[in-house]
Amino acid sequence: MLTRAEENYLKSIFHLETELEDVVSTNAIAEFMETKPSSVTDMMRRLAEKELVTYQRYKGVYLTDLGEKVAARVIRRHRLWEVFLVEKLNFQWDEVHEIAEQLEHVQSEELICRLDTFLNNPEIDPHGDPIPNAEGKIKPLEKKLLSEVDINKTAICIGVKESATEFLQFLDRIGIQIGTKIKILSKETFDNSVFIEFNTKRMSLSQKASENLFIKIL
Amino acid sequence: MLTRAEENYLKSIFHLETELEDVVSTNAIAEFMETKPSSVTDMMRRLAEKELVTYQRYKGVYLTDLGEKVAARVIRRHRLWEVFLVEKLNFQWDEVHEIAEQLEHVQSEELICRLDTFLNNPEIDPHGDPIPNAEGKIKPLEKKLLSEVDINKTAICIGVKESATEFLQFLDRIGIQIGTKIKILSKETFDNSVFIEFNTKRMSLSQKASENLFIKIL
DNA sequence: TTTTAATTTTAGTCTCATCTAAATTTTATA
DNA sequence: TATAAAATTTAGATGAGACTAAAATTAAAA
Repeated sequence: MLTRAEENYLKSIFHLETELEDVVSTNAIAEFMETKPSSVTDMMRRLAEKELVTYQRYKGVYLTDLGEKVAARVIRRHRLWEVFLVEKLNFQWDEVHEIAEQLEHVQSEELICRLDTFLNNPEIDPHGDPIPNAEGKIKPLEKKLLSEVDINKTAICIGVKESATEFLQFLDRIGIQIGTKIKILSKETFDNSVFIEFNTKRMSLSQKASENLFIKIL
Repeated sequence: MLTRAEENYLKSIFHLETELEDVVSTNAIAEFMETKPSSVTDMMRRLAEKELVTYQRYKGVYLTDLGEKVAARVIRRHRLWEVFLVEKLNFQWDEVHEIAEQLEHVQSEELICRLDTFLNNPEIDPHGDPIPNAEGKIKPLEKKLLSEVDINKTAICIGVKESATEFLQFLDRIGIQIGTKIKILSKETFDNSVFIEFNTKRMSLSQKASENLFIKIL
C-alpha cells in the first residue's frame, strides 16, 4: 500500500515523462509539485527502494513498469472522479481538479470498478484527457488543435491546451463543452480566425482561441 | 483545517458521548479507535488547544459546541457517501463502511452540498442512522422493536434482538435486510401478529418475529 | 485507611514527509 | 581547462501521529 505522497510523486513523474522528457530531473519534479528539490531527492530514494522508479544520483529518474502502472491507475481514479463530478454533480469542468485530487487517493479497487460502470465506462475526462483502463493502459487520442482542422470538417471538442480559468469560463459562456461537435465553415486569412458552427449556433473564433482548443476529427 | 486524525478523534468522541456516557475516558477512546491510551492523551491536548474538546488531566474529555459541530459534519459526510455507495454504486450495506471512512475526509463543502442534492437529501443512511444536516444538527431516531410501532408508520430495519440462526435465515428468505423499509399496515389483536409491507411485498409477521426485530421509526 | 489495581500521563523514540543550509557534483562559460 | 554557475544531494531539524516503558494519579479492595 502506497502513501498519498508516494502516489502523488508517481503521478507527477508520469506527467513529466509523457509531456516533456524521458528522464525527469529532480528540479523539474520539485517545480511541478511546488516542493523543494531536497524533498524530491528523499522521496526518489524511497520510491527506488520500492522499485517504482529507477534512480541514479545526479542523473534523474524514470518510472519502472510497476511505477508506470501505479501512476496510470492513480490518474485513472482522478479522471473517473472528474467525470463523476461534472456529469453527476453538475460541477463546471474547471472546478473539479482540486476535489479529484483528494478523491483519487481513496483506496478501493471495487469502488473504482463500480464507479466506472456507473459512468458508462467513459474514455475521456472533462478536460478531454484519456482515462487509463483498469490495467493502467492509456489509449492515446490523436489530438489536434482546432486551428489545424480543414474547412468543412466536423470535429469533437476533447479539451484545452492550457486550462486558464478565463479561457474555460469563456468556452462555458459561448457554450462549448467537452463533446461539443464543431464544424469549421471557413477560415479568415487576414487574422487567422475560424468561423464555426456548433449546436446550431454560428460564430467566429479568434486564432488564439482556436489554437488552444484540442479536438478529435470525426 | 483539521487533519484526518483530528477528524477521526472528534467523530469517535461524538459516538462515545451519544452512545455511552457524557464524559469520555481516555481508555474508552483508545479501545474504540484501536489505539493506545498515550496516543489519545497526546491528541486530547492538541484538540483542547484548538478548543474542540474540554479536557482535564485524568478526568476525561467532552466535545465543545464547536467540536460537536465539526464531528457531526464528518458524520454527515460519512453517511451521505454511504448512501451514494449503496444507492448509486449498488454496494451491499455491509461493504460500505471502510470506503466511506476514507471518503468522509475529502474536503469540499460544495461537494457535500451537491452530493446531498444528487441523493435527494436523504435523512438516513443505509444502516438506518440519521444524517446530520449541513449545520451539524441531528434529528435523533428512536430505536424500537417492530412490535412497538404504530399502524401506518414506516420504519427501517436496523437489526435483531437475538440473532438466532433460524431467525436470520427466515429474514433472508422473506427478504428483510438491514435498511429495508417496513410499513405497518395493521395489527391483529388475537395473536399480536403484524401485517406489513416492504419492497412492494405484503405479509404477516408473528408476534415472536416482530418482538425480535429492531427498527428505527422514520 | 492502607494497599493494590486500574487508569492515565509523561518521557523518550520512531517513521513519514517536509524544510533550510551547507556540501557536492555536473554543466556551462571564459 | 580552470572556474563560475546551476543542479543535486547530504546533514540536521521540525511537526504530526503513533509507539513503549515508566511514573503519576485515581479508584477499588482488604
